[in-house]
Amino acid sequence: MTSIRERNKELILRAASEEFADKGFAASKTSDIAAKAGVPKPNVYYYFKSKEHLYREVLESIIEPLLQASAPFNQPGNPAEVLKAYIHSKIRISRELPSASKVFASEIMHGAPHLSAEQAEQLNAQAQHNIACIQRWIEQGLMAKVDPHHLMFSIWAATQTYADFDWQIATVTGKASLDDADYEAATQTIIRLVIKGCEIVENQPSASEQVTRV
Amino acid sequence: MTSIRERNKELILRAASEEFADKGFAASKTSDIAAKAGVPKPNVYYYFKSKEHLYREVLESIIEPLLQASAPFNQPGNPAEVLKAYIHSKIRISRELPSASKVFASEIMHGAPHLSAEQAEQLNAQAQHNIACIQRWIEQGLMAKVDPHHLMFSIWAATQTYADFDWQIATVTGKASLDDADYEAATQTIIRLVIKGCEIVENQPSASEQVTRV
DNA sequence: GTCTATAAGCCGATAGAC
DNA sequence: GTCTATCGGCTTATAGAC
Repeated sequence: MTSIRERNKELILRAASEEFADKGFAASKTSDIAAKAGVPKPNVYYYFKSKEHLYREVLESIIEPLLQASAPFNQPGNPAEVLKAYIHSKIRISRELPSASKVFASEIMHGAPHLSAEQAEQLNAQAQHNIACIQRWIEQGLMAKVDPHHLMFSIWAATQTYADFDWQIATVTGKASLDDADYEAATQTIIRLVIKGCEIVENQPSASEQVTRV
Repeated sequence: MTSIRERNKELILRAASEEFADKGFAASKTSDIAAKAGVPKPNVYYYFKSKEHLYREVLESIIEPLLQASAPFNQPGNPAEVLKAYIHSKIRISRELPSASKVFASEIMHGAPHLSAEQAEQLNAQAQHNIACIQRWIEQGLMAKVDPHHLMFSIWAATQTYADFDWQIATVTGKASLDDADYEAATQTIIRLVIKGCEIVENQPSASEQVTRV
């Protein structure tokens, strides 16, 4: 059931997401968020305790998708499969949740002052897991010795940039917004840099099968 | 000669740079900038017309270094040499001008509302030049067919991330700040992804010499 | 649950003494 | 050129009628 309450909260969250992404937390006005959501300003405060609480909910909305993007690392798979699926997921998030992505990026850029310790820990734990996974591939000889930390930083940056720096992308490509083919080209470019850069041989058996053969 | 005027302007600019990088334009208070610079607040207004003028000067201070980083593309050189030098320069900027880099990133993220048309055009023209240069290398068979736009986006993102998302880098690596060896590892990782990802053969003659041989 | 009308406080900017 | 003291506007947040 979609109550009025849920519908209004959703409208306000969506408007807030765009507004915070556009202007940043401090420069965003609750009156503008209310206007964009099509509700009077006091209603924003009726549904959300404060501007900061509203911001926190927007921020929280992106944590789950970000953790989900690492799913390929949590299943057995060979490096090529896992990394390709991961890059796909990250690009998809940049495309489908651009506002929340920007809010997250801005939050991190300013030292994550609103991120709860628990959220930071969840994200960090997943990052450590992914890095350990890459380290294992290197030890198993499935890829070249590429620093796993810096590899992850490059993948994050290269995929996030399509949400965070969309203005730059639009200016340089001369396109107001990217289409399916552009996102596919972006994905394939990043995949290529990673796969060839790490000298990963494709169509190998998955890591778990690999282990049984050792 | 270093007049008191120049010294004070410099102190205020440095403080403003850090403050804007830390909190963003809207959340930064001129009183905090004054305090950080060690001058009374009205002096900030004596040297700079307004908070916005101060911000514009900080922003301007990073434009020249950013354009300079593309110098390798403006001289003859083969792909490996040019791209390596470029990545080196970009990482160096992230390391040596982290605050101004963040201010620039934040500005771009919010659609570059304070960037003058002239500045935007300068940066875009240089980007177009670099992309055309890469396109020529592809046509000359010096590197694989990798979409030049997306290649540039990946290089920008991967190098900028060390300034913009330093909190994330610090959290994941567990180091408060990176040392020489870390920056060297970062640079080499990005260079590797680019050189091998684009299948660039090293130690080839430079592009200009290449032309004479055709 | 909804909205008008207003309070409260913060911050950019400056007047004016030194 | 420097700084104290203060103004004025803007924005968050709420009281209270409907």
